[in-house]
Amino acid sequence: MARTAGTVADDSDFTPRQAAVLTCALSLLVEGGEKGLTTAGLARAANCSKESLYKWFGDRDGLLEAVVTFQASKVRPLGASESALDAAGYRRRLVTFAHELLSVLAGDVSLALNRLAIGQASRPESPLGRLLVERGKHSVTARGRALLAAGRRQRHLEFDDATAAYSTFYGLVVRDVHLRLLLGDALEPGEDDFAAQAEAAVNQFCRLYGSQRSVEALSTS
Amino acid sequence: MARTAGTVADDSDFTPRQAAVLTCALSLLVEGGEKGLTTAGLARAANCSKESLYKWFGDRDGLLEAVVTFQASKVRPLGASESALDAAGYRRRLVTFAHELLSVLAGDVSLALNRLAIGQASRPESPLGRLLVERGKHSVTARGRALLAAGRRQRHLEFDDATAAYSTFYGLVVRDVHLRLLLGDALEPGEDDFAAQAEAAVNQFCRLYGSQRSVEALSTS
DNA sequence: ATTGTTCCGAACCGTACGGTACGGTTCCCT
DNA sequence: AGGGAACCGTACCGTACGGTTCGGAACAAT
Repeated sequence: MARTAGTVADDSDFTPRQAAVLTCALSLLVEGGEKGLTTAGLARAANCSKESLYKWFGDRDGLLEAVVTFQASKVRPLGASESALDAAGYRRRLVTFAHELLSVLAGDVSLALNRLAIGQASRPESPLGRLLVERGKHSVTARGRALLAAGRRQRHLEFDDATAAYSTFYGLVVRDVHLRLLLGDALEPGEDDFAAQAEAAVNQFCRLYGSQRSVEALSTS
Repeated sequence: MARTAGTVADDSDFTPRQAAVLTCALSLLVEGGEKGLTTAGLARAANCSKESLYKWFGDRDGLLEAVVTFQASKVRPLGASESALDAAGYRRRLVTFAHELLSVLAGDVSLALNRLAIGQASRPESPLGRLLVERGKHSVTARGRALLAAGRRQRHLEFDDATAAYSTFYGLVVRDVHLRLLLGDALEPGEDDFAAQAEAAVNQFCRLYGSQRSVEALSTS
């Protein structure tokens, strides 16, 4: 199933050829949804044979799983600097994070993959949804929680439960935008200005969880 | 397509027989998702013939559309009392609304229908997602906005844009719970206590949008 | 009783897809 | 140069589903 290379892990246990095929599968998935990705169609579009697909990925479910993990492996780049910041600087970090979150969720591949996982949610034996959640969502969630925890450590925020605080943060930022995008609904004018949306959400979040110090700093800035 | 009855509208242009079949289709859809609803399967489960299905609904898309509108026609009952309330009473109304919102979104049929609409979102010619949004989501959204507007009229809340305020309310209440349920993810212990979640969300919402009066009333209660 | 309507049950067709098998080609390794 | 592995392209098979057609049963109207 997976090839063991001499190197530790280049991309994520995928041959360059396989990566190319999976990229092609992703683009097929973006246009046309799940039924847009057929084994024959992928073989034709990627100039490979169905036999290779089945040799590499086992069956169609394996292919879907590979697509998800492949995409998730590319979301790795993160680990932004953990440097100490003043209140305004930390606020800007929050806004940036919120903006990134919205941009990622609104991305084509993210939407396609989420639609795919949701479509597979009916049969519980295929843990595609859980896979997507664990490999994609959890990483950004962990990053967000770490960011909030850092804010608490530096006395910019005050809360007991980091998980609950991040949940509130997520709700304020995302609202029903993700769901409506998943449904194919078009965003209202103004709603697509993610920078402004992120700014407003962080404003509200700081009013809920900001420490006294940070609030003062905000009012004096 | 639709039969015109002497009465204005019993359920919603659906014969009792058709309603029974659609109910059956709904239950088929709940278990098994979209591919769980086949014409042959529905005919077998509902003790009717495929011929009748095609006579009534045209084709499969018509059937799906009928299922959505049929379910939406049952969500009508609402129009809760618009009576004036004191701060604590209005707060309770908010909590009740939030609780209802969570319960509805977590319901089996709601999840199944949303999954269906999301699965159909790839092909834009089938306006199933928009249909679901307009007939289902908009009604509860309108109800929520009206509730918030009433709160402002009675000086319990303060805001400029009712739409934005409701959007915040929705985000605080629902967070990522809906999406995770759609993905088949299980709720953490405590997260499934919708009453407590609604209470907490309304707390936060009032800290953001509550008027001075209502905040005082809350602290003295 | 006869006629007509409605609808069930089942058989049928075409298509599309998942999965497999096979011949031919390229490329690497020895 | 020779051998073998990987791989492409294609043809093929079985199945499942959407959609159509047909015979016959139940039932209402006349």
